[in-house]
Amino acid sequence: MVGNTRTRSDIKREAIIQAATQAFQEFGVNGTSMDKLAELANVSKRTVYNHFSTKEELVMHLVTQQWQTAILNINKKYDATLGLDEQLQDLILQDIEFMVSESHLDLARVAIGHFFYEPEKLKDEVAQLKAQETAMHRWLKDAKADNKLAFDDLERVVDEIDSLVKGQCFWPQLFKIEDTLSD
Amino acid sequence: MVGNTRTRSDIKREAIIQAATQAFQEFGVNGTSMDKLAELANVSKRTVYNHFSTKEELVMHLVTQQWQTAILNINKKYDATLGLDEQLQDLILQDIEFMVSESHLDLARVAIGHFFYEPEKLKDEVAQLKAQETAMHRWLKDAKADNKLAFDDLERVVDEIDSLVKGQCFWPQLFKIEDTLSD
DNA sequence: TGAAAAGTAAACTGTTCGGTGTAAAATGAG
DNA sequence: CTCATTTTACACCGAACAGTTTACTTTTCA
Repeated sequence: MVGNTRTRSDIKREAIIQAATQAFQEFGVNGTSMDKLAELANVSKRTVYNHFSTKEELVMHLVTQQWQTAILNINKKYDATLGLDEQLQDLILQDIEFMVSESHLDLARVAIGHFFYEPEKLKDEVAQLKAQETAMHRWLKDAKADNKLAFDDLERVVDEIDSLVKGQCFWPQLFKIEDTLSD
Repeated sequence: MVGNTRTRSDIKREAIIQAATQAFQEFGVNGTSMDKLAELANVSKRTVYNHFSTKEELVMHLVTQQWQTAILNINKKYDATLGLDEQLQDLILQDIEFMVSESHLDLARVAIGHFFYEPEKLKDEVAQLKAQETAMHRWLKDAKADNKLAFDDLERVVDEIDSLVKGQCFWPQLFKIEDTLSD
């Protein structure tokens, strides 16, 4: 069995969400009219409005929903028995992989494109994103507790690593200035 | 005499550009209708279209024009008689000051907001922006030639410094997540 | 001074788009 | 089978907006 979705209503809802996700990523929120969206979802426009009373509501649903599921990706724990370099490299690599994944970039593009002139809402969303980045926090803290690393300001170290990663792997990709990576 | 602008035509043109700059920064390109713009400029809508036959043309004019004038800002040269640290700090500080200036941020916001779903055009513009960043290039090259600094890959060093600066001073400001700075 | 160039106000065109109303048809639970 | 819920098709509304047309006035400059 592929679809666990029960009622017809749920199936339609799923189709709407799926189509919206794809369309928003491809054309942007403003570039996707509700008529177009309904057509892509093989659903009547009225049905879209039965599930989401407003375009804004649909957008917010998508962004928060995807954000949350995406967050469950990074997990490495500090391990006193392994080499520092190796572990850090692993951690950063995982970070990069997540950062650079199409789904993350697509999502980020949708969110940023949509919230560009609504900084208040964006701020709230970013607060949630920050929660995901604490894998690095935890690792650094554990390594310091283990007396294998020394630094004063945890936040700053995290921010600096983050800047290096994002500067190379996130922002340029976000704007499609450069393509994929290897390294 | 305040205005050196000669003909009435030039005055009107100036008013249009001035109003557009401000309005685009404040409301975004999509948030600024040509009617609104004309009113802000105290100019008839038709006059706007006499000077810029299309909204797109006006946007492009603004972006490229401001970009070019903004580029003339960073100038420090390497000086063998001064301390390395001090010079580098100066250079980076100047970089930051430029990066963080309201005019640069406003411009970047307009450009990115406008080009968000037209990566091709954005790419072209970014190429021009890159030209501005060579002050750091030159300084590093001169310092290396003077045997005061050692590194293999110039591009990478520049990129890393750039990432650190932008990660702290540019991207967060761009999205108005954080406010001004001091340090 | 007089004709060309530029500006103006206002109505208008054409289109896109978010959202609604409605009546008929499909679906599903009891 | 039946009744309530959903879906559908489609017409419609109203607003926004890029760009045009027109009829008229002002500025420029030769």
